[in-house]
Amino acid sequence: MAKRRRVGNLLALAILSQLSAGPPMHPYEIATVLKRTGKDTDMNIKWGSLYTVVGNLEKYGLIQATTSGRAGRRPERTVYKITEAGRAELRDWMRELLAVPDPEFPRFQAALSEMSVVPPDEVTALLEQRLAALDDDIAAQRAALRQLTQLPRVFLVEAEFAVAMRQAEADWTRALLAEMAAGTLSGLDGWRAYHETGELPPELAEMLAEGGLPTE
Amino acid sequence: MAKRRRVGNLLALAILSQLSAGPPMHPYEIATVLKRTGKDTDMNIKWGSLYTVVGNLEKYGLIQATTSGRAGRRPERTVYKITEAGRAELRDWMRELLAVPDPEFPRFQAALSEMSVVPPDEVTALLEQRLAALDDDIAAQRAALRQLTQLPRVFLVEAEFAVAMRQAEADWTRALLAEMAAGTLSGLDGWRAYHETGELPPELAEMLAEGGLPTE
DNA sequence: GAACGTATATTCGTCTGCGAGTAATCGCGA
DNA sequence: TCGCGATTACTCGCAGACGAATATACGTTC
Repeated sequence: MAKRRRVGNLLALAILSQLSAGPPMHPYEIATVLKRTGKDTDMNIKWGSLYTVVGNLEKYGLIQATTSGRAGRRPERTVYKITEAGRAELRDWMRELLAVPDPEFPRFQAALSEMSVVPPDEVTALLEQRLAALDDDIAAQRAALRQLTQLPRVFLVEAEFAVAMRQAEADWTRALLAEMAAGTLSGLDGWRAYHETGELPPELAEMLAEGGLPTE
Repeated sequence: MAKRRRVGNLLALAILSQLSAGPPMHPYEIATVLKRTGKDTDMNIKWGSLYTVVGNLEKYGLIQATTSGRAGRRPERTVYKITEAGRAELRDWMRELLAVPDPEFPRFQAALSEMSVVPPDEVTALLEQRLAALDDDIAAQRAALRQLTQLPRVFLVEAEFAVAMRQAEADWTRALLAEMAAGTLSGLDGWRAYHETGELPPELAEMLAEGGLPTE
């Protein structure tokens, strides 16, 4: 379903989008604009990939070098504009990204799935740290959003989304901690015993041997 | 803060964890166990990386080849066990993953931040598709979880987390759609006008020129 | 006008991720 | 017992990501 993109790096999406909405630019200028408009906080951009990605976009005909001039005494710069193929790719890519939920694998989820290698009381302490950091983070993001109330919210949805997801993560973590504290999380005793004795209680070992959550 | 890992691929975490809790194994066997216990649904494992990652783990002394024997008529297999350094790395890595919230950049967030290149009514349609897919997904995951109620929940937290995050995403999307339908999302008119006339309303253009959400 | 820090603009080399391919063995059916 | 598809187990080569380095111009201060 999700077709393989010729250029899959999301930096390419930002570049196409910028060149689609604005005038032709040279790579460094694009980078500057993306930084100024804060796009780099939404997509983990590695600027080291800039010229590789631009090169690939050109290779596949999604952008095109126009003039290669110099301004002032500066070294030569290649200015790119988007092509028709590029616009088509941008449209198609955006449709896919918006309409098709992608399986995400947050690193925290991986950590949770290996959680039992750490003793439960230590996990509690670590999760409390995480929770504090999350709360700080959320407060900071909320404060930043409040600074921007003069901007139309259409341009803030991605930031609002980020906060909402953080908040959901914090809420879930808090609930987990509560269950661990209250002892309502089944299997906790076996987990603790395993770390105290080095041995897994036999009925647990058996269950795990057959294992398997065949989700999705 | 988050130190660079010698072996950063999360597949390495799963391997270390498996070798830490169980007996020495050869790579393919590890892969089989990880699949059976469903770890591969928690961390986007690419099996093509298996031998590369195992090789790297060995290179840095986190695991160690023990016997290199053959069973039956099968070709030779190298069996690995975890080293002390490997255990230390596993512990340290787990602590970091649990305690430090990592900045995640879901692709959907990137899409939202470029949303305005697509006309608003189309975005609405696309988001409705996404929402339907999300709801199906959630229902399927919930059903899968219900099949596993005999398992201690300690081994299901990662799946519960995944559902919770999906649910949060769905809720947020639903709320956004409602705001777009009700017209309470500021900037929507300018967005629509832009796609109808090809021109950005001047007051919007101005705002964007100075741009910048300097979040985090 | 010398010196120094900063912004501009790009190149390079390494490393690793990963898909596709390979080859041997197993097991099942006819 | 002869295929033949599935499973087991692993190899390889390439593309591309990215960190670090480079180089030049510009502005500012003394």
